[in-house]
Amino acid sequence: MTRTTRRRVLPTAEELRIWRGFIETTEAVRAELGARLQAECGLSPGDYAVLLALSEAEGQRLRSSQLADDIGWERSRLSHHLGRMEKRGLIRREECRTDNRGAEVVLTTEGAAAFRGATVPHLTAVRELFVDALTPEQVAAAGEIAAALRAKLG
Amino acid sequence: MTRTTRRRVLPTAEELRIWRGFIETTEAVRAELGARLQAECGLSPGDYAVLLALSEAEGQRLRSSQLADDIGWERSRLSHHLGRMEKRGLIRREECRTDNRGAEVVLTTEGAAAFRGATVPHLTAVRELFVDALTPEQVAAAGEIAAALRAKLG
DNA sequence: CTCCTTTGATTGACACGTCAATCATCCGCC
DNA sequence: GGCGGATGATTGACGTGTCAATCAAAGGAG
Repeated sequence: MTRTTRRRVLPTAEELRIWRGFIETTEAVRAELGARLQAECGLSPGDYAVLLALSEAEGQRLRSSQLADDIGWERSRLSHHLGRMEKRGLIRREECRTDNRGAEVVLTTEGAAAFRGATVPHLTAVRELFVDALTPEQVAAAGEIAAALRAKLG
Repeated sequence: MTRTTRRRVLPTAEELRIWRGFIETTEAVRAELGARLQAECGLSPGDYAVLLALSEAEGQRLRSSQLADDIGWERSRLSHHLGRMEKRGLIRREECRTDNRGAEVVLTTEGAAAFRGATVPHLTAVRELFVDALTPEQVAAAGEIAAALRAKLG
């Protein structure tokens, strides 16, 4: 009775084992991917996300808040990160003509070059560490698991 | 020809979509779990890991480097974290008798209480956000996917 | 016993993330 | 026109993570 009652609330030891392995492994994969990007291209995952969004934008420029939406970041996080990227010359900030409060983030030549140099290595690493590590069925299952977890998160 | 050649190296658009969803979702689950732990118990995931290891240790105390091994952290990371935890009274550092270089990390009464208060809410959240979000088959598949990814990481 | 390397742990500098506060501009409304 | 609340963005404080440098004690080789 105690056992069945507890099972409604707490995971079993086996479920917990799987959970730990799952969450630690996905974290390790993310870390490895980030480390390779950093080592091979000198970019952090955050840099990559920003550069990707800017590369795909009209005129390689975006309003700061639009950029934050595109990559799903809080504005203050983006602001801090842009400060660091600007120091390194990857992006530039310009005043917005149509809204004096606004800022436009512009991809610099350097930033565009850095992104171009990073994309193939990065996608190759994704293929190696994720796609090639799994069977096609497992890749599909991973997609469904993610969808189910997302649904629960709401 | 170009297409088939590229496919050996780069993920397809569909694979990339699944990858992004997968990695972003696991990150979101981790974040949600951490946020709940923080909100309900005032502990970060790092605090929880440290307190768990100390709780399970003989005499609720561990050598610093042993603790780092147990939870898989670098020593400098642990040292910084212990400094913050010590300020909050969750742990205490004592000199080691058998090795004058060494430090022993001791669980305080407060730390033990905080951990006791956190474990059920935390495990409940794991059950809700992971175990209950998935079918039993998906839980098993998650375990296999994690194992396959781990194998590729080496 | 005295070097000299290894080991245990801490520190400082910096990148990254969140939260709350700030500040200027914009815009609806009177 | 001007007031007052929304909006765009930045800032500061602090927790967290990595890397390289530091430093004392331990321990083996001569």
